Parts: sequence; C-alpha cells; structure tokens
Amino acid sequence: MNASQQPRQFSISALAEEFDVTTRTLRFYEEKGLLTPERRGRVRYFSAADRVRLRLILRGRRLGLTLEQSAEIIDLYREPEGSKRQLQRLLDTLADRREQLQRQSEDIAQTLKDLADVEDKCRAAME
Amino acid sequence: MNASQQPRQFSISALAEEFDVTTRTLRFYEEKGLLTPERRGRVRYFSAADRVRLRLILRGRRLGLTLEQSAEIIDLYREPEGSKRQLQRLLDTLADRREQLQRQSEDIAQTLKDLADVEDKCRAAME
DNA sequence: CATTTGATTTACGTTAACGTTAACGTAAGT
DNA sequence: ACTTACGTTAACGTTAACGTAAATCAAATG
Repeated sequence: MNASQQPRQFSISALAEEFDVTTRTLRFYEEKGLLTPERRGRVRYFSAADRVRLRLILRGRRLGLTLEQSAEIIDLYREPEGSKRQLQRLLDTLADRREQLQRQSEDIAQTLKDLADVEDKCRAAME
Repeated sequence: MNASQQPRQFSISALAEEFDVTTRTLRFYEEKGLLTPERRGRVRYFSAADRVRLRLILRGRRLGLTLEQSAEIIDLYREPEGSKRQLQRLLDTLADRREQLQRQSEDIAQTLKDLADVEDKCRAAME
C-alpha cells in the first residue's frame, strides 16, 4: 500500500548505474553545482529533482553542449521572474540556441543522406 | 573567358576566413592528417578536395564528433573496394552512427519543445 | 571480530583541440 | 629602405570533463 511508484531518494551508485555514468561523474557534477544532493552525515542522497537535472545534463552532453551550457539551459526552466531586461536577454539566448539546434538538425539530415549513399555503394560492392 | 567558377587553390588565410576558423586550426588539421595541402617551398596550397574535407570536418564538429571520428567518416566516402569482411564492418559502423544521429535528433526535438515552453512562460511574464 | 562492501575526500593525471608566443622569411606597396 | 601583411616552424600553455590512485570510514556480513 505504501509502495511509491518512484523512489524519492537515490544513492550515488543507484543513480550512476541507471544512467550509465560513474560515481566520479556525479560527484564532479555536484562539485560544479549541477547537482545538489542532500547530505546525511557525509553520504549523498540524490532527489528526484536531481535525477531530472541529470537527465537534462546528459541530453545536453549528447548534443555536444558543455556542462556550463547545460547548466545555463536548465536554469532557464525555473526562471520564476526577472526584469524585463533579463527576460529579453533570455529570449535572445533561446533564439540563439534554437538556431544552433536547427543547424545541427540539418547537419544530421545531410550526414544521414551521405551515409546512405556510402551504404548503397558498399552493398553494391558486395553483390 | 578563362574565369573559372571555383578556384582550384586556396591560401591558408583564404580558407580560414571562408570557414571562420583560425590558420592555426588548419595547420593543426594538416598535422592530424585531415588535410593534405600541396607545398610550394614551405607555403601551403589547399585544393578543392581539401576544402570539401574541411566542410565535412566542421560539420562533424558541430555534431560533437571528435576529429578522429570525422576522419573515420570521411574515409568511408572514398572506400573504393575492400574485402567482404571489411565491408561488413563498414556497414556495422554506419548502423552505429545512424543510431547515434537519430537519438541526437530526438534529443534536439525534445530540447526545442522544452525551449518553446520556456519561451512561452517568458513572454507571458513580460505581458 | 575480521572482513568485505560501498561510501567518502584529496589530489594528481589525462586527452582533445586548439591558443599563444617566439623568432623568423618573403613579397608588395610607398 | 621601411612598413605592413601574410606566411612559416617549434614548442609551451590552456580548458573541459572526467580517470585514477591513495587513504579513510561505516555498515553489514560471514
């Protein structure tokens, strides 16, 4: 009856295993302020929020972003208020990122096309 | 009448400027064997083929590939023959790369969605 | 109780992809 | 002849993102 669908706390090794990273990586991310696990004694306990952040960090990593860039983007998600000036700056940042991602998307499409050509030639050569 | 559409030779600075990289970068790529400019005396002259390769390298770079990975892919494009075994290995490599690119593509789509949400909230906050 | 297991901190090491500096040659324009 | 612009080699420096090793500690287990 009290079985919660998702654990609220994660040990460092559990989280590491789930996302296929090392514990060193998680400690490093904490050191950089990207994750903020609770401490009981000296032991870390990661929250569900940390888990979400980790997911975003790793996605950013796959996209070739630096940790700093990932951190910046993640921070955007909880921007509660901010001056008009700050919000405008935020919108500019978003526009930049969007542009970059779209070019990246085109790059992928082009690369996939190129790879398909190579594959064709390869299959042909095999008869 | 003798105006060729595309120059056959490029100086290092011309190429650097066109692709917005430093000359240091081009020399570094040569050092890594990614570009192979002709030498007249000590001066480098890049061919149209070098230019194409550079374009591919930079595309790989935008996709977060290492130079080694880019080199590997570029080499695939001129694979003239090869044993059946090599061709099969090549096909495997292509499949891997395809998978990676597709996940990256999904990441981009998801990120663009997320950014759109942030943008909405941002605009709302500005009234 | 001795040991294994998993956690911790500290700190030096590593790799990729250039940046930067030094010290110099060459060719064009004034 | 002088400056300016562009080229060269050689080699040390830098940053990001962890890897790795050493020493320690705490809980659980045989």
